[in-house]
Amino acid sequence: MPKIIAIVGPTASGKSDLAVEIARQINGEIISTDSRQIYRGMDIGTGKITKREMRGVPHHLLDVANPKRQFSVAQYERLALRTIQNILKRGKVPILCGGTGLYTDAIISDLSFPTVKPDPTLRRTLSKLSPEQLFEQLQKLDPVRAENIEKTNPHRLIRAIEIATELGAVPPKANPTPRYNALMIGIAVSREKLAERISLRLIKRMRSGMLGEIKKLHKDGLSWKRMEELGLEYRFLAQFLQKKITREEMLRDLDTAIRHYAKRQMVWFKRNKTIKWFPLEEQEKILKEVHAFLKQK
RNA sequence: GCGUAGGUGGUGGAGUGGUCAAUCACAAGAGACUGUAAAUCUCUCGACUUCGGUCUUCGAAGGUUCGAAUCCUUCCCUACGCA
Repeated sequence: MPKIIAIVGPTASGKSDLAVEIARQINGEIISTDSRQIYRGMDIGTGKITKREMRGVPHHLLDVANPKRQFSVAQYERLALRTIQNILKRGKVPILCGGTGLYTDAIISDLSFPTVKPDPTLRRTLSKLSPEQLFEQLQKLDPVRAENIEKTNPHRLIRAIEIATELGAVPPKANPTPRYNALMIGIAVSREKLAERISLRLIKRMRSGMLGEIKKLHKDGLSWKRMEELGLEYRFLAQFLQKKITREEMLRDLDTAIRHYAKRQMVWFKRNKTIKWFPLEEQEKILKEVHAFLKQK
């Protein structure tokens, strides 16, 4: 199995810079595992790395999608696998870096997502229904899946109905099969420290024209509704620009929303016992770990 | 100083004589997740607990009542209005 390195951690933990440093030392190329940085035009709000910050290291899967259209894990998986093949062919080391746990996992292991494509029309129709109604529908279509799905989660219910409509039933969850020999490195930051970094970063982003970025996206045709769907900075700044909330509310609520997000990320990562955690300051140790990993047979 | 409206859990804010440890929202904490994942969803959340319960609360002190967060009196505090 080819070797691959993954840098994970909550938002604002300092992954990007570390990944660049590692890439420079081991002749690597970076693949972003971030579900929002794939979109063009979403730069400041996603904290997308700049050309200058890349320091010559190739970065992949940034700006590969139009934010107007919904992107999916499966699309991401396809693009990423192809990219990794190419990097390996060039004799370089692929380094995954990003905060979307599901995306990272979908590369490292084959999660075998059901092959049913999203059906926008069906989704639009279903989105008008209440969770109870959705659940009833699913029960009729696929009683087995209905048995252990969250009755109150509209997204999941809709997807399950989508799959069941096409396949007759939702296939049982397959065991993930690894595709790569992966070294997973997590950046550990204390809760307090992370909260501080998040707040400072938010102020910085506001100062560097994040509102302008959102205005431009909207001017270029990205609907407020879609913007709010995109979450965090895009959601709250869009609400502010529509005058749904005040500036103070925006700043305060966004700050806590980002912290909540970081918490959810950590819940996801903590499940994965193969991740090796290091404080950001211990770069030397991390690099040692990486070199040792690459030397292994 | 006078008038008015208030003082309930970490916060906002219900409750206005009995079934109130206190609807609800937020914050906080713990989780779920298989083609929307920065999304979506769940649980806990006064104190103590052998997890079945136990105990103490509604600015303070008195009082009325079988019974008060809810009614009365005084005091303290806050907001607005008048001085």
